[in-house]
This record gives sequence, C-alpha cells and structure tokens, in this order.
Amino acid sequence: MANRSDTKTRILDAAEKLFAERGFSETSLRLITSKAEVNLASVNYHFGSKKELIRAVLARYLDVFMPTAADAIVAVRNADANASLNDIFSTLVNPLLDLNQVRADGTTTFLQLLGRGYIESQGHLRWFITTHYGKYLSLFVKAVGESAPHIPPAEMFWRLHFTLGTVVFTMASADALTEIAAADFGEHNDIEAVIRKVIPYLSAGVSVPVNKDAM
Amino acid sequence: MANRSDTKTRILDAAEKLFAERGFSETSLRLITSKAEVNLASVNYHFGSKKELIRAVLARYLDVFMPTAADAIVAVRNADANASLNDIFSTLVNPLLDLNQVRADGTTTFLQLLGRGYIESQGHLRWFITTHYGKYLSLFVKAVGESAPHIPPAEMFWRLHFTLGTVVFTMASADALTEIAAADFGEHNDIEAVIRKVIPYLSAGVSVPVNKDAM
DNA sequence: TTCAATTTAAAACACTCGTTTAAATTAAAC
DNA sequence: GTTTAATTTAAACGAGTGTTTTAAATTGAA
Repeated sequence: MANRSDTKTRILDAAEKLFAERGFSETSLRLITSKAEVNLASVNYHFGSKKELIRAVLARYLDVFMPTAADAIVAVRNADANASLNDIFSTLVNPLLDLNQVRADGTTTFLQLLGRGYIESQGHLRWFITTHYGKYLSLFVKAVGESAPHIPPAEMFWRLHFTLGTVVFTMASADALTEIAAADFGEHNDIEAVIRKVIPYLSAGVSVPVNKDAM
Repeated sequence: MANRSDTKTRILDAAEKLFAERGFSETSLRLITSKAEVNLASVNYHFGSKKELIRAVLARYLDVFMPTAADAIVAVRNADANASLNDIFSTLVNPLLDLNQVRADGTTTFLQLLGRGYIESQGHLRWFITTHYGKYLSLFVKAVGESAPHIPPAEMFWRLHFTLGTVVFTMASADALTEIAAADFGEHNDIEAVIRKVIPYLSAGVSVPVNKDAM
C-alpha cells in the first residue's frame, strides 16, 4: 500500500507535534518517522534534509497566520486610526485561535514552534522567516510603533524584542506553566487564557514612558 | 607538565564561555577541552559527567550572586518598607554588575548561562537551581509580591514567568541585539545599558492592573 | 499489458557524541 | 630515594545522528 493518506503529510503532522514538544535538535528523524509510521529515508526523499523539513513545518502555519493577521491589523487601523497598543496586540488573538481550525491544537503548536524556532537554530530559521515573511513583520512593527508614538524607534526596537522573549518563552513552556498553575492555584487555563493574560503585560511594558535618567 | 594553573579551573573557564555563547547541548566536551588545552578525559575525571560540569559552571556564579542579591533586597526593604517594584528590580543591578569583578564579562556570561539553563534541559538544571537556591528565589518572589499587593498571587505567578522569559531571552541574545542596535540606530549599549532598559519594561508589565473582563 | 516514473524499503555510511579503560606521568609521603 | 597516590594521556567503546545508496515494490500513463 502506497500513498496512504500522503506520506508527506504524515511526516509533517508527526514532526510538528514532536518539534513543539521537545525542540528541533532534540527530535531525531528516526523518532519522527516511527511516530508517522513511514520509512526513515522518506524524509530526505520528500524534504531533502531535516532543515528543510523544519522550514516546511513552520511554513504550513506561517502561510495561514501571517496574511490573516496582517489583514486583521489593517482592518482595525482602518476602523480606528488611533487604535491603542492593546487593540493592536488583541487583534492577533483571533488569527491565532483560528489555527485551531486548521489542525487540532494548532494555536499551541504554532506558538511553541515559533518559540523553539527563535530559541534554537541561530541562522537558517531566522533567515527563512525574515526573508519569506518580512513584509508582514514590517507591517506589525509599523502598527505598533504608530500606536506608541512617544517611544523612540531605538527604544521600541528593544522593547519589541523584550516582547518577543516574553511570548516565545511563555509559549515554549506553556504546558508546564499551565500544569503548575492548576496545581498551585486551582486555575485551569487553556491557551486562549494565557494569551489574554500576556497581552496587558506586553502593552504596559512596551508603552511605559522612557525614563531619560536611565538612558 | 601537569597542573599548570589548575586543570579544573581551565575547564570551568572554557566551558562557561562556550556554554554562554552556544548553549549546553551544542557545546561538545571535545570543544571545551581543546579550548582549555586539557585532555578530553579530564572532564569526566574532575567532574564525573557533562551534566555535573554544567551544574558546576552555574554554581560558581549562583554562589556569589544569590547571597549578595538577597542581602541587597533585604537592605532596601529595611530602608523603605514601601519600596516600589522598580526599586526591587533595580536592587538587582549592582549584584549583577559585581560579577564583572569575579571574572571578565561575568555579568553577561552569568545572565546568558541562566537563560540557556532555563531554555534547555527540561529537568536537571531546574531541579538543581530550585533545590540549591530555592530559599533565595522565595525571598525574591515574596519581595516582588509585597511590592505589588494589588496583583493576586495566581496572576503574579504568570507575570513573573513572563518576566523570566523576557530576561532570559534578552540575555541569551544580548550580543546579537546589541550589534543590530548599533548598526541600525547607532546605539552602543553595554550589558548595564540593556539591564537598565529592561527594568522599567518589567516593572510596568508586572504591576499593570488586572483587567477583570479578561479573566 | 507494458513500460517508465515515483515511492517505499532495508541497509550501510560517515560522523559526532559522552564515557570508559589502561598505561604513562607527575606530585606527595615516608 | 623509594613507594604510593593523584593526575594526565591516548585510544577505544558503544550508542546515536543525518544522510546516501541500492534494490524492490507500486503507481499511472502509453
């Protein structure tokens, strides 16, 4: 029996789950192919290399998320030219949650993959994302900057990277944190609850007035 | 020639530099021992295993930083019982910068190691830090909590992890970010400048009032 | 049905890793 | 100065990695 439900898709589905859980370099091709119930060599046949598989896994999400997120931001700014930072960040919630309709647990998986991607792999993934999705990133940066015009560009550069760190780290360990929160505080959060917790934190940090003494 | 300036120290010095730069699992013992100009087997002879070497590298910093940081926080709270969140965070700056006197580039190295430690290695490092330095961590959490009494404990749990993510991610990529900032904005930041930039961001995020609608 | 292209399969390749072994060397104790 | 313990050395081990190769099976079109 060949091509039962597409070997390529079976590999991608197994790989994204394992990559999100354990990171890229900690996930071997042998583990992926055994979970996907396909032959080891089929990864190199269909994708060329492990690096290209990683990029394919991320592209499957980015190709969906980036355009819808960009559309949402454009729409919000057309409706309200003075949209707040909180509005801009909140705009991303729905495009993120929509990923759950693309695939089960899509939102969590995507955010964890993004986190792993920025934490690991110095080169090829950063390059892949910025060259393939750079125009969307520029749009996001522009929207945030214009919603907090009292922050100079250089300061905003740092704060957006602080923000990236917050999101990436939180999402990469979201499962563990949710478990601890449930055990210690009886809270039962899903990924949407965590997203809605982090947004006010980010908005406050990004827009806090710059202290000239500390520069 | 044996024992030229202590093999153990040579290993620790080479290891901490490489670990901070490339992460733990990306740094092989062969690379460490070649940089340290010692024999490969000496790592296992002096430290037992790579895991124990990693812990020894971190302990050398934590043993210095944790007590002085705790003392500083106790002192600030004795001087001003209503110390603000910004005060608490700022109190950590000097203990951090003092690490530059322990070793060249000590502050950056320590923060990057801490970042790598929390990002990588699911188990043994988290366990090592919480069991060996738990009392200091509790003191920090208590001080922060009491400086922002309007934030419920469960919410504070999440915000402190957001904060951890910001710090860890920023420090792990501090070198790259500083370079970009210099190229794009003509800013020339050292590690102290980055620390002083991040503190107001963190204080604002941690202390922003909780929006009941979003819970 | 035949034939060529695609896909799967099993095995081996070449390499890196942390660790261990056993001999050689050095430093310390008597 | 001899003996004893600590340290350093070189070599090998065993397990794991991504990738390539070779051949077999399967597919779709002629």
